[in-house]
Amino acid sequence: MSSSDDEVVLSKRARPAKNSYQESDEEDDTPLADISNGNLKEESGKKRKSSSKNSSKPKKQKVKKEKKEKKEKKEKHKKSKLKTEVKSEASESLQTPESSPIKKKAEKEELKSEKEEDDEDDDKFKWWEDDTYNDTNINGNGEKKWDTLEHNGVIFPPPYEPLPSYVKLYYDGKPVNLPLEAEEVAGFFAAMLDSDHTKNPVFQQNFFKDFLIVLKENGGSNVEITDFNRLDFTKMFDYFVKLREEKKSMSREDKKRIKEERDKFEEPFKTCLLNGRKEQVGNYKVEPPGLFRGRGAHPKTGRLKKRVLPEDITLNLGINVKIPEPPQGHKWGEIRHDNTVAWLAMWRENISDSFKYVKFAATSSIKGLSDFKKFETARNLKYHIDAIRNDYTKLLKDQLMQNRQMATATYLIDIFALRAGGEKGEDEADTVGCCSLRYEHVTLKPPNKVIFDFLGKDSIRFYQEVEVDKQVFKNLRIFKKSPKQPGDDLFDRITPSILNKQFQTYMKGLTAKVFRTYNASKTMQDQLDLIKNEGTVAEKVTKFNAANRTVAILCNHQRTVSKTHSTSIAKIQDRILELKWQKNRLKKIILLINPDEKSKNSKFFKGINELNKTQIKNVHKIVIERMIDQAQKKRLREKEKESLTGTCAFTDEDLKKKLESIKELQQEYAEELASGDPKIPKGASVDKLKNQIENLENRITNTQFQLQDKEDNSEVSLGTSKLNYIDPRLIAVFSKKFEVPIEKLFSKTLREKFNWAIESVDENWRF
DNA sequence: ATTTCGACTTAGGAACCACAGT
DNA sequence: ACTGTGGTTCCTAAGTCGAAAT
Repeated sequence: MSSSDDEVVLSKRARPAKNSYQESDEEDDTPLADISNGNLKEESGKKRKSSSKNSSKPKKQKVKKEKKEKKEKKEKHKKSKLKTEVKSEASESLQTPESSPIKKKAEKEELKSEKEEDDEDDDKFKWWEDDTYNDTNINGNGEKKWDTLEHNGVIFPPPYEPLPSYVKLYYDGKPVNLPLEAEEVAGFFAAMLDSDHTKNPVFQQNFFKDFLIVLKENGGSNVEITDFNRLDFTKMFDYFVKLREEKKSMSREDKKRIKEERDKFEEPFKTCLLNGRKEQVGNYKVEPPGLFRGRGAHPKTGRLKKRVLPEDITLNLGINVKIPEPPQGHKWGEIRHDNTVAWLAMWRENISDSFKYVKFAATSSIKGLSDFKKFETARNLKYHIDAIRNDYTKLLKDQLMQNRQMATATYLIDIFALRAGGEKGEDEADTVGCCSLRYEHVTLKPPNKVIFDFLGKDSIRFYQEVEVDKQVFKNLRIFKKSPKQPGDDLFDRITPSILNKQFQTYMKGLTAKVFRTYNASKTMQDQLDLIKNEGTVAEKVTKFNAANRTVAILCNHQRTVSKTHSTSIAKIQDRILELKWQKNRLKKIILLINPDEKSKNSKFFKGINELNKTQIKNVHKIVIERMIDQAQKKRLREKEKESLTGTCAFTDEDLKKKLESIKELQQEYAEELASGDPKIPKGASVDKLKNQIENLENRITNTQFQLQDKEDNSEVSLGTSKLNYIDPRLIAVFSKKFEVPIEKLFSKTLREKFNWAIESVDENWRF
């Protein structure tokens, strides 16, 4: 969604401003003295004020420049900490995860597990069957993530390919001669001229600023460029479109050959050697340069994302392994041997000055194990959730403001699956989570209705009108009480880190995000429990998807409705109408053949006139148009064949005849519409017709079902919860118990990622 | 105590691909 | 055989959270 869209949404939003109803607090919601602190929080009210007007945000004006120096200092420290300590750390720590990892099959492994010698290399290593992964510290909870690591570095994007000299950027209609570096940047913009990014003024201006910088740095151009709006990228755009098309229309063989060559080249980068075993690497390609596509109203959207050079890259690998060759004429930025981390390479990115990592693939043992641990932690929450809910319910009335806020926030995180919501900077999109909710994001409707309306992660809107616990309602009212006003934090005495610290007192590893995982998986299990083991596989899959959907809705996983959505819905509706028309028409024919049928089974003929004349007329039109269209297309195809082979199965003459017969049919339909009675086709019999009708009825229900599903799914994204939140063992169990092939529930990559779950789980497993 | 950093998970959209329906 | 279409994979942005730095 473009930023201008966001603005629309924002302005549409209800601005609570002043709540009309009067506060009539009873004991429970008397405002609380802030015992906690002697109000060092006084200034919290000013925090974000900004929004638009009166800002003067003094807040975190930290001097950004000094960063560089710090950085350098730190590198030194890092170096020294390497391997020596690893050994010692390794042996201690390790409390082992709560419920012991999958033990099944452990016996069988006994013989070979000793030292886990042989089974490497055959790239089917099953960490979940390996005892050493249960209670040793290989990628354990301690520091050490690996013993040895060897890889071939990373793939860099191809160098810039200059435009042919006849393709230019224009300014005031004049061709501009650009230095290559600037041409590349202009090309980034031109190439995406058909996306809405390039229509966003923030994107345009950010791009333009960086473009001018690059232009100046590289000697400028023949034309003085000062105004973005006088630039014309269309010639460049057209050229890119042409390139795209050429690529698309390449012959099948050429495409295949190119793909094979590429695969061969990439092969060495796709895998690495982790503890002597071959493992997949995830993103082995360095991100190419381009224009930053921030989501939502990101202040930096459109900025130039610079090309990453080998000199920018830090490689991480084992101490005694071969260091991959850097590209010709280049050197690696740094070589590290840090086995406390799980990345192979890293670089600093210039938009927000943060790191990008080359990591293992989701199928790797390292990722698999940490995924497994994530779910075990979430699963462990079931033993504590009652106590936690009990406590926060009580603490909702606590005298200490901080405790009340903590309890209220926990309630929101637990019940509505909100994210923690850390502070964000001025140079990022304004999005919030629980702890960063502001006055204007929550509207209160007595007695206990709350409307949440804010932009969450990825600027996805969270809008819910809900009823909440009485005391939660009272608390929210207190948190909004004057002098608070729009722009102020609701939860001004807590942060995610305070919350998380509290959570840890209940359970090791418990943080705000664990609630999302727990509630998602718990919901999935409950939903799956409701499904009866009956019907076809397809039906069970549909029900499974419906369960998946409730989870996605819980987590607010959305997707923007596709541009073609409404037309494709309309198409399906048309098809349903057409099927109904056919069905009713056949019924009418039955009655024409044998009027007695009606008294025999009046129910059967009940909806026979469900379509009105306009609808029928419309169906007629669609049917006729489609026939004409098909005939003409057929002729076109044959024409081509004719020009090649000289023979032709469908001549212009044939087409003409065909069109005439369609005309006749059209005429018939018109008469039928007037009289209400169709013509009886030759050879029709009541039995045959009934058969056809049954067929149609099936198709109608199927299509209607399909339509419903599509509608329901149009703005819900099921994938995210399946990938990140639903314990895959739940799905594996469902597959087994309900005899639904796992292929119907997990795509190939998901099956690989969750192989540990699929292979280890037994039918009675519960989350 | 608070802020920043570093490493990792979570997220939606674009690009790509396989396949059903004509 | 062709072509939309929907599902899958790729891409990388945007979160979370513990630890280090101040």
